[in-house]
Amino acid sequence: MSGRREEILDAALAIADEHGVDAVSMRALADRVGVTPMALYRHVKDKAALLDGMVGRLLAALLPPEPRPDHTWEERLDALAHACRKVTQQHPWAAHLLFSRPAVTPDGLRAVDIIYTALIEAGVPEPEVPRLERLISTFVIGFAASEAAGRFAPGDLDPRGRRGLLPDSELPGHRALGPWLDLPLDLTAEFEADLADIRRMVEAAARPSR
Amino acid sequence: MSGRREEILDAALAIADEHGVDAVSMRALADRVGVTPMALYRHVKDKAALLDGMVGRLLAALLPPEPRPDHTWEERLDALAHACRKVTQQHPWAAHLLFSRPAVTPDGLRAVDIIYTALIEAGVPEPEVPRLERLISTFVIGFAASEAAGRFAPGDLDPRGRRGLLPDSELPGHRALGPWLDLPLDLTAEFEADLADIRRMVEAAARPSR
DNA sequence: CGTACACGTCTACGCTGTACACCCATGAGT
DNA sequence: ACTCATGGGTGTACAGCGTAGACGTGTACG
Repeated sequence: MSGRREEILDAALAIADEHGVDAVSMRALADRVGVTPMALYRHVKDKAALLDGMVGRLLAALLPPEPRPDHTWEERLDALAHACRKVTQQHPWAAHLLFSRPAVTPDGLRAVDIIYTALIEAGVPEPEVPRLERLISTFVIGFAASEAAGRFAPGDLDPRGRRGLLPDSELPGHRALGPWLDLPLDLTAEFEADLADIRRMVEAAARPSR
Repeated sequence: MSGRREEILDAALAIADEHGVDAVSMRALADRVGVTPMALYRHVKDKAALLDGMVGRLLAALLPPEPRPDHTWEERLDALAHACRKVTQQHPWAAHLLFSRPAVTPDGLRAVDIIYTALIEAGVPEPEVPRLERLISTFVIGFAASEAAGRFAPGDLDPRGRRGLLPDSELPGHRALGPWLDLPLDLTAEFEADLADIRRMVEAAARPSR
C-alpha cells in the first residue's frame, strides 16, 4: 500500500548499482533511506527477502510493456532475450540471483508465458514446449550471468598468456585453433549468433520429426 | 609442496558438503583443521582464494582421467556434460561459483580443450569453434546451476498453484499447454534430450552452411 | 477520550574476515 | 658450534555484519 517498501527496494538497487551488491548492508541501506537499520524490518522480512524484492523489481523491467501479437515469434523471443541481457548489463550483481530464485513471481510467470506462446506459435509440439522453454531461458540467463561475472573475459590474462599455463602438447584443441583464439571477442555479435542458432533449433523441433 | 594446502581445501569441501557453503568460515575451517583461524592465511591468501581453490579441486574431478581418442566426439562431449552435472549434484553449493570464476586454471583449460577438439572433429568451421564452445559450456553449467539452485523445481508451489498467482487470461501460453505442465519432470531425461538438441545444433553448424 | 496500529529507535549479542605482532622448530651456511 | 632465515602457528584486536527484543511516538478511528 504505502509505497515505503518500494522506496526501500529502490534505494537498495541504487546502492547495488553504485557500489556493488556487497555494499548493500542493512546499515548502509538504512543510512540511505534515513532511518535506523531496524526500521527496515518493518518492510522487509529478511536480508534474503530484500534481495528477492530487488530482483523482483528488475524482473518487471525485463518484460515488454504490453503483449505484442503483431510481432513474429522470433522477434518476441529475441526481444525478451535482449531485455534479459540488458538488465544484467546494467545490474551485473543481479545476474546470478536470476538463477537462484525460481520464477514464481507474477512477472517471472509472464516471462515464461511469453516463451511458451512463442514456441507454440513456432509449431513446437506441445509436450516439448516446457523443456525447450527451460533450455532457452537457461542459456539466456547463463550467457548474461557469464558476461556479468566476466567468465568470458578473463581479465588480465590474454588468451596467449592463458595458454602458457600448460604446454601446447596438452592442449591440442587450442593449438589447432591457433589464431582464431586471439581475436577480440564481440559479445554482442556472439549473442546474436547464439540466438540465431537457438532459433534454428526451435525450427528443427517444430519440423514433423523426420 | 607440503600438501598442507590441499588438506585445508579438502576440509573446506567437507564442511561445505555437510553444512552448506555458508558454513565455511575461517573459524570453522580452522577448528576442523585443528589450528587457529589466522594460521590458514599462510596457505590461502583470502577467503575468495579459498573458494577459488575449492572449485579448483572440483574441476579436477570433472575431467576424464586420460584422453579418450577412441570415443566419438559425441561421446566425449556427453561425458564432460554428465561429469559437470554430477559434480554440481554432489556439491550444489559450487554450481554458481562455476559461473563466476573464469576457467583459467589448468584443469579449466583442459575442459575447454576437450570441447574444442570435439567440435573440430565434428567438422565445425574453425572460426565458429570458440563461440560454440562458450554456448555449450554456458548451457551445461547453466543447467547444472539451475538444478542445484532449485530453479526448475519450485519447492512448495506445484505448477497448478503457481499458475494461480495470475488469472489464466494473462497467461495464454500456460492455458494452452494445460495438462503438459502438470507432468512431474525428470531432469535426467530432460538433460539427455537437451544434449541431443545441442548435438544436432553442432551438426548443423558443421554442415557446409547452406 | 481511549486505543489500536504503523513506524521508528536504542541496545545488545554473536558472528564474520583479517591486520599486526609475536613465537618456535627446523635446517643450512659459515 | 653459532647464527640466521624460513615456514608454520598463536593471540589479540578491530570494524563490520544480521537481527532479536523492548521501548517510544504519532496518526486514525471507535
